[in-house]
Amino acid sequence: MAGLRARQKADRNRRLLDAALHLFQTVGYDAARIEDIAEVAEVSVGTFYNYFQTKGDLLLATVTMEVEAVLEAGEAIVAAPPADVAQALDALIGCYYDHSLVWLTKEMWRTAMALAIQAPDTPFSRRYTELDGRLRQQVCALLLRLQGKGQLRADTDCTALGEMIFNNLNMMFIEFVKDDAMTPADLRQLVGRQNGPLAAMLRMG
Amino acid sequence: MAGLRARQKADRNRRLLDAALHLFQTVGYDAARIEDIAEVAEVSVGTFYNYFQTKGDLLLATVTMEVEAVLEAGEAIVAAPPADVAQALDALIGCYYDHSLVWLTKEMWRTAMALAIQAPDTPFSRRYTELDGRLRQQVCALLLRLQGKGQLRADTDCTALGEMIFNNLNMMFIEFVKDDAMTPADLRQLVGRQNGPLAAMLRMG
DNA sequence: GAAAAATATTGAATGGCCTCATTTTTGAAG
DNA sequence: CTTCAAAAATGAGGCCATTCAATATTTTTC
Repeated sequence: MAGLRARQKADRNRRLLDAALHLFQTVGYDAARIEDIAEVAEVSVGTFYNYFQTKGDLLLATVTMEVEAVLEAGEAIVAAPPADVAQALDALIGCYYDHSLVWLTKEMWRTAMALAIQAPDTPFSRRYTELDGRLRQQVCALLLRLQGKGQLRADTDCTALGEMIFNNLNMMFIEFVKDDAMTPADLRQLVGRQNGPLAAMLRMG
Repeated sequence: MAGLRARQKADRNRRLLDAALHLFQTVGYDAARIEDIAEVAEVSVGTFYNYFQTKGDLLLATVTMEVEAVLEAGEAIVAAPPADVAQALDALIGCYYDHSLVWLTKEMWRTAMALAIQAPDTPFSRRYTELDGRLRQQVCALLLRLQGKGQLRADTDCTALGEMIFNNLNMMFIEFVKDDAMTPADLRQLVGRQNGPLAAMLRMG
């Protein structure tokens, strides 16, 4: 039988996630009421809260998917980065930015970020922060890789500069999701300009 | 007569702000209900909304005060910075961090940041973003000043690096307000470590 | 297979931000 | 001092995320 209860549970979970993602993308996060999501998923409001602690937790699944995908794409670049520092950073960062709106809308990103900041003692926030940390480490890993290949001054503190580069790209990403008119290409160019001078100093010779 | 109406208006406005700040600081932003604030200010809930558009707008007044104070203190440092790049940055950043909890609690900061991100098309967000921009410019101004005094390589792109340094200190400030256990001194030290390697590269000779 | 226990579902009720139709107060004009 | 229009105050009501006591379904036990 494989457990009727377990099957129903998995099924409802999926229906809720599908309904939520669909509504978030079409009518928007704020406009999608729990009641609507529950109705599309053919479940009661109360049942929704047996599956998720808060409305925001529905975002978490999508954010996680998006960031995991981005991290995986980033791995490929860290493994075989362009030789030039500026180009390597641009490749990694561009990969982050270009993948950022596959599943999430800007409104969803804004909500997720706001939740992560506003309620730090929350599973949501802890998970979001953890994903952020993995991205930060990936940037540091890229610098270390370049250093290992002799494309970056040996005396560079890759952790310090990696953190700074990551925090900068992350803050610029916040500006990006705050501005509906800004495209990923715009963002990439702005950050490229900021990284340029630093990359120049980091290069060998 | 000087206008009874105008006097009453100013008076109620002040009472509302005082009541809100007091409650935010004592019971917390979330726990302070509009009804409570209105009651302390001896005003009805409806009247509150004649004076402020949202609960969050009560934060804006305090955030503005805090940031304006910080900007002024920062001016003094930009005007007469320590000779060493690292020390100059540490002085300015320390000034920001040390002043940051005079009027606002970490919870209030978190709420303000969350609101600024979540609803960018809001007077609140626009104002918050503008204050951020002025801080960013001040960091850039410090670099330019140091460069003018010959304490920083002439070929440095002060805008690019200033933005990056600011975005880093701002993101670290977000981590700070997310973590109740972190002190301003902790934060200052962490950012000092991040800035150190960069400062070393920026120094003359 | 019936009864009991465990596990889930349900939707009406709660709490808190914000709105708005109504009432009250102020100030100007006659 | 009335009268009246403009400006402001009021609080009941709407909305929506979340909770919880009652009900229903699945699983286990005998």
